[in-house]
Amino acid sequence: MNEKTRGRPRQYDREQVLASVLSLFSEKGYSATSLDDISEAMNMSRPSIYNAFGDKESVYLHAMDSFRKQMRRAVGKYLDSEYDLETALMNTYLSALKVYFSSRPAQGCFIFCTAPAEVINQPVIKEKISDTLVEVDEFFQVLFANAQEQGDYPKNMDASNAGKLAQGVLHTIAIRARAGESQASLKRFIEFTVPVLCKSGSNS
Amino acid sequence: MNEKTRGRPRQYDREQVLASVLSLFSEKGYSATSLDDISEAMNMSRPSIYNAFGDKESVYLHAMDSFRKQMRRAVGKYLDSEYDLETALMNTYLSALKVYFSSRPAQGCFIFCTAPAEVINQPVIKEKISDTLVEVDEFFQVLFANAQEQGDYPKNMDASNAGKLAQGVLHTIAIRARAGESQASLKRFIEFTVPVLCKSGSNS
DNA sequence: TTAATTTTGTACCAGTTCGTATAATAGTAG
DNA sequence: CTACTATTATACGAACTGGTACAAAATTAA
Repeated sequence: MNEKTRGRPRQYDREQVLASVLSLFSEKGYSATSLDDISEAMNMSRPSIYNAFGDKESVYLHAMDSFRKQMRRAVGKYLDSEYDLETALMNTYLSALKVYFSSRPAQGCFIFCTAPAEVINQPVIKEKISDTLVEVDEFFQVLFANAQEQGDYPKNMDASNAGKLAQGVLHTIAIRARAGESQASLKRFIEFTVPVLCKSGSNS
Repeated sequence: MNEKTRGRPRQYDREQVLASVLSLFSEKGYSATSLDDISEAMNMSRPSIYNAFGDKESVYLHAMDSFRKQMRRAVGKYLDSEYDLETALMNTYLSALKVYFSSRPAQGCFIFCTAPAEVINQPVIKEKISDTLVEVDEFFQVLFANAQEQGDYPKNMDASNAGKLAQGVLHTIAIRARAGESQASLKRFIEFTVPVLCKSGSNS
């Protein structure tokens, strides 16, 4: 990790500056953030940024990746089948809420709240947000499929669409958090919602 | 409406230019849209725009209002209690899909896909998106409350949170449409989802 | 030492940004 | 016809935009 390489040593820590710029993009969105803002937040000169991460769009894409990693670290464990469906869903949403409210004012989900605006004219961002949707859909689908195997969720239900609906809950709490709804209100919302998702169709 | 007033008559139609700028903002988002873009789309000179709608943020707020009107026209009728819950929800989502896919590529919901990015540094936009969330929540809440009165939805369920979940479905199809998911796929999704929303809790 | 390599800092560029000052235009009121 | 009023067109400006050329700095390899 700390191998000596030739040339002047870098003065920045990659993870750290990515966290800084992620926080900045999360606040202002892609288009409203200038390279001067970025340079100041990363504490790196403009040419250094280009050398390290490429142009502005590329920096944003790196920030998206960084955020996805953060979310995977936060909720990946709920894929383990030691959690029943209801617990896994509940814990996933609570973890998301924690991230969405981690700064003041709450900024919701970096990806779902700031990236969609750029999608039409930035094909690469569109690609990555689409990729994110697929990954999260699959995450939730696995939860439902596991529950089906263990008899906790009806087998006649479509685990794929159930997963999509579960991600939809994530989208709405992301937007609502950013728009100013309180964490307490959103917690009550997911306490209502999780049972609905879990027991749906049991009498169909 | 067509009263003669003093002064040079305006050359633009208010509704029409608002529709134009709405379409433009929907494509590029707020920050990525320049006043030159706006001027060209509205076919109005810059000073005329300022005189008619105020500064850029104010134009955007007018576009938000215009979009909300459009949506009210599209789904307001489903508040009539002649529709049962399942029909009202289904028709509402189908109407939304029609709007979200009305241009190529699909742009999803103008408000929920482009406004959240601006929320943190534009208090007025935050206010209006919050106001929109409340209005739509109330719309759906009325659907569930009506169904409760008619015995179509369990009275022990919280119509308010049910309404929020129903709006959540709107948020996720808005984002997914903009990210490139097909209309057919999203139609299958709501066909799965509507029954889940309607019969939830019936065995609790 | 000297050369090679990588990162950093300064300075700059042409193009664009939002907003406005000023004057011309096209109508009504008297 | 003359005043008055509202809208439109031209043009400008100061600040900012994303991106890069160039040279200085800091390290390793020989």
